[in-house]
Amino acid sequence: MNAKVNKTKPNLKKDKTREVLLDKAAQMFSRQGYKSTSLKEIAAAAGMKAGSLYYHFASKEALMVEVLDRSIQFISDRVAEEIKKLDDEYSFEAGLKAFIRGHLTAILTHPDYTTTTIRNNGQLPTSVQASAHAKREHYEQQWRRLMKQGREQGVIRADLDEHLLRLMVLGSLNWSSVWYKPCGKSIDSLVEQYTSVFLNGCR
Amino acid sequence: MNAKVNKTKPNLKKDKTREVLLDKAAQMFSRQGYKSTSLKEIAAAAGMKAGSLYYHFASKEALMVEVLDRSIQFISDRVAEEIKKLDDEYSFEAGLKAFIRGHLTAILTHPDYTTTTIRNNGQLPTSVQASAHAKREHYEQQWRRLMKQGREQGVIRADLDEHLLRLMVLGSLNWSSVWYKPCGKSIDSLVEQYTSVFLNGCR
DNA sequence: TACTAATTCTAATGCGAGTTAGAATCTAAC
DNA sequence: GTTAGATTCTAACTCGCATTAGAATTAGTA
Repeated sequence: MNAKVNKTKPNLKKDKTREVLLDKAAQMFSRQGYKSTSLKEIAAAAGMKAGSLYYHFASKEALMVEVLDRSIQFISDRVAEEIKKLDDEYSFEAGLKAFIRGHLTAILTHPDYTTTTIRNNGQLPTSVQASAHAKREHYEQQWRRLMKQGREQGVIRADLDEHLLRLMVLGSLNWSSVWYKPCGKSIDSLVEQYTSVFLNGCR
Repeated sequence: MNAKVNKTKPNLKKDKTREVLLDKAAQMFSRQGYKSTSLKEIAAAAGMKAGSLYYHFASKEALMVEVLDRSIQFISDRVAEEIKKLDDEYSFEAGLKAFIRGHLTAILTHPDYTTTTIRNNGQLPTSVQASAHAKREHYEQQWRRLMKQGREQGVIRADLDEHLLRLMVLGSLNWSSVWYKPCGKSIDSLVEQYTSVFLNGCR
């Protein structure tokens, strides 16, 4: 009857299948889209029946919300990790490269989660969309700060709109999830070219 | 009973509502996605009932196929138009700008059709997807030729992968349909910045 | 006005979806 | 081995969807 014991042990098993469920859901949502994916398919991929999902998630929407949350979290964490490797007073050039490396690595190594975000942007129930918007906004705020730094350091030339520049970079990065196949070029070589083209492009 | 008379006049009316139906369908498909859009909604937007759609289109899939066809056609035509304005022996710089202007104009002035292509990429019935793939392939071939020209003219420096460069440009262009609002910057100013950044970026 | 073809509507069918309640099974502690 | 709780299954229910056949309506022609 010890409360501590009741909380630690049983949660492990439950969390494990939650994890599997989320992974499979992300996989199918990213490939087929939210509406086209049935709970029956997701459950089957995790080795159970559709009704059993409701022991772990309140609804299909709730499941999607968590997938989207994790998706943005993956990217955000990965970028933060790259930034931490830099000095405290890093240059715009180094910062941009870190952002690109983090964003691209997250997108291409967790394609299921991140592609779900990108693909289903705009075609979700509004409640789901609102929940995802806040977190994405926070992440994009970091990109805005980076661009401001580039402007202040004089690396971004005066005639360029830095907001549009941010959208250009994010656009071409995000689009990679549409065509990227792990068998092709290495992520590192992609990072090099993205960084090089955009750095040369903006000064 | 003259066959000619029977063919010319009545088609006008029929084609007119077909047009409306396609427009409304493109609108809803682009906003909500293929699966999330019901024929009832499309029909209602065109002022009729769901069943009546089947007088004009064989199925929901057939309707989507035509929307996708038009979508790619819009872009392809618009780009061809810009190319035609150039000299026969145009430079890579001029060609790139024409491609960017054509692609961007098509995407942003017919957002319904083109966004449908982009958004629903990958979450459609395979038969629909196969049909769209051929036409898109032909259009991308033109981009490949442009890149090859840039390489041969020495504008694209040696260390850059021209295939990846093409994907970068197309990615950032296509992504604009996600965020662009007609009330913001003019399309022309976008064209200037895209061209400038990528031209400086690749040499 | 009457006839004919074109166009739309009505009503029904069948299917698969998300969801739910309660029964069945599994797990672990005593 | 028994018991209690956690986890999954079964079987239903409701709903909206795409699709269809035939009736109803419209519009043009003679």
